[in-house]
Order: sequence, then C-alpha cells, then structure tokens
Amino acid sequence: MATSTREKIIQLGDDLLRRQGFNAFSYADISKPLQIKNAAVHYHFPSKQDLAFAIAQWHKDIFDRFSQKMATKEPKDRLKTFLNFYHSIHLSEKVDIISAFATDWYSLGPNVQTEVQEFTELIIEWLTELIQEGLDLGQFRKIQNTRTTALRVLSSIFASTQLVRITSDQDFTRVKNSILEELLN
Amino acid sequence: MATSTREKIIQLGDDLLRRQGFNAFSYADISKPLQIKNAAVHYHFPSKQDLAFAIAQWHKDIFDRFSQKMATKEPKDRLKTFLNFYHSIHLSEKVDIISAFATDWYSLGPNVQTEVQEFTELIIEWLTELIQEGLDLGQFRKIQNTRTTALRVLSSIFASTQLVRITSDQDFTRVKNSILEELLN
DNA sequence: TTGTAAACCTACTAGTAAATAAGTAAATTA
DNA sequence: TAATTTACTTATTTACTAGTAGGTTTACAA
Repeated sequence: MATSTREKIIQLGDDLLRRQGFNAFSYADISKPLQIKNAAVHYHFPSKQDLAFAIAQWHKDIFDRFSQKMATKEPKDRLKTFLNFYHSIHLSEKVDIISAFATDWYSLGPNVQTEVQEFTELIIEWLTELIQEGLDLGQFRKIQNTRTTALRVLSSIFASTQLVRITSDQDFTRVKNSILEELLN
Repeated sequence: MATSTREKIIQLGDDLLRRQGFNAFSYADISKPLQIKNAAVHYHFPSKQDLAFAIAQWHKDIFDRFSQKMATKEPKDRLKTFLNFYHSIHLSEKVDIISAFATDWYSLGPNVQTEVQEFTELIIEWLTELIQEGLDLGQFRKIQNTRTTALRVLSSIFASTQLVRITSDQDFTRVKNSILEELLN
C-alpha cells in the first residue's frame, strides 16, 4: 500500500525533529523533498504544533504495536530488542523522540506536552514491568527499586544517543553492554 | 567588579541555550533584557556561532576552576558535589550544557563542535580519574571498566535533567541517589 | 451528469531572523 | 591635546518563517 502524503509528512517531520530539533526545521524542509507546496503541508497540519502532536501520537502507536508484539517474549529478549532499537536510532544520526521533545519542551504547546508525557510514562511503565518480570523469573539481578532501575536504563540509553554525537560510536556500545551486564544474572 | 556586557551576553546566551535550545532564541532575546541594541550583540559576537563558541569556552573555564578547587577533596565528596551541581541545574529548568549542544549538534559550526568535544572529553576524563581514585582508596565499588562507569554516570545524570521536564522532580532525585548507592561502598 | 469534498496549488502577508553599514560618544593612548 | 580605539546606536538589508485566502484539479457519489 502506498504511503499517504500525510504519513510522509509525519515521517519526514519526525526525522527532522530528531536530527535537527523542532526549531531547526521549517515547513519548506518538508515540502521541498516531498515535492509539494508549503500550503499542502499546512493543509494536513495547520500549525507546527499540530504536526508535533501527530508525531507524538505516531510514536505512541508504534510503541503500542511494538509492546504487543513483544508481549510473549522473555524479559531478557525484550530488553535486548529495546536496546538494539536505540542502537539503530543513534546510527541514523537521530536522537530518540523523548529527548528530542525534552530539549524543545518550552516550544511545545500544552496538548503536545501532555501527549509526550503520556508516551514517556508508557515506556517507563513498560520497562518497569519488564524488569519486575525479569526479577520474578530470576533472569535479572535486583539492584534498586524497579522504577529507578527503569529510569536509569532509559536515561542511560537515551543520553547515549546524544552523547555519541560528541564522542564516539564506541561509547554507545559500551553503555549498552554495561546495562545488560548490570541487569542480567 | 562589575560584569562586562560581553560577559552578560555570554551568561544570558548560556541561559537561553540551555532553557530553550540554540535555534529557539534570537539576538533580540539577548539585547532586550540587557537593554542594548541588536547590533551591540553583533559587535561582541559577529555571528551566532561566535556566541556559541564563547559559551563553550566559558564552560571549559568554569570547569577548569571547579576541578582545581576540587582536586584536594576526596573522590566521594567530589562525586557528591558534581551530582549536586546537576541537581541545581535541573531545578532552574535548564538542561546541562553538553546535552544542549548535543541536540543542536548539526546547527553548530565545526570549531564549536571541536570545542564542545574537548569540553566533554575533559569531563569524562575527570570522572574516570575520580572513579579510579575512589576504587584505589576503597571508597567505591568496582562495577565495570572505569570509562564505562564514567559514561553511565554522565549519561544518567544529564538525561535526567531532560527527563524530569517530562516526568517529575522526584525522578531526578531517584536517579541521583541510585548513582551514589551503586558506587559507594 | 452534476454536486461535493478531499487534496492540492498560486500567490501573498506579516513578522522575525541574522547580519551589516555608517555614524557617534566616551574613554584611552601617543 | 590630537589621534585612535572601544563600545555602542540608528537604520537597513536580505532571507526566511509560519500561516492564510482563494482558486484548481481529481475522484467519487447521488
């Protein structure tokens, strides 16, 4: 099935948001590559806030499908897939969507902020459950409170997608492996 | 001694960079509060890149003085002071300077990027030495390779300054304490 | 075949961005 | 004291920004 223009705008917008930041791209950066006019983008997303909202929603949908597909897998494998997913992000010179929104937080309208908050909480809870399950099954080592551990996994991994822009790819792999070593029994 | 206009511009620029992002503030945002004209800012910093460079240099200087002052203190206390410093950052609604530069990485000129890279490496090395010293003195627990541990401390702490914009202040404190618990014997 | 709505385009506006040229007042130096 | 430099201002320029009003094409339904 062909991708609709609306979908293309969201995907390209997401790409630009995570590669350059919300205030560093314009509607022209979207319309030109898609070979449509400025006004066509405004037709689908009247304001830039509407686009940001759609991008946030899009990520929620993707994550929903991801977590459903992962539901049957073991905690250990779920964690590995999650980490590998972030590895692929940083290789594409993007940062993860949460930190992209976080840095431009005060440029976002209240409804976008709420959507991002919900998405973030979704991920933290998913990670928290994953860790709890891993502990119950004896696959993971108990370190701290599960939410704290979840926060540290999330923090480490998404800070790394930013940090490697400055240092090196090696450093990302280091952090990724260290998370696994730390948790796995 | 009175703060020069140049210094005021750097400080305000730093504030705006870390609160809103490099592309989200303009020379007008600097000139207005300082009650000078747009062109006066351009007099001190011909281009925005020059301002970014000066901000990066400024942080290097601050960190130099910080690490010199800390040199005599114990690793444990150095780490605590470091963490508390970041705690104060996030309370002021800013993110740390490294992640601020990282998100706007592709908006920065090559000389600014180099300066940021040097500054980042400075901090990582400082943390690495701190951890090594702590291990030697038996104050710290051995977890992984020292650089990896340093990276994880830095990642965790600076991702938290972003993450708490989305979730809550509590989460920052959680992460901060977890870093201490993890390292300290 | 006519009506209608979705998905555009043309053409434009008002505002803001970084940056610059040319001038000025005050302090510093020769 | 004259010349020069520092630290600005006034006034503009060029380029781009998000956003809009109104017209056109296409597809599909009545």
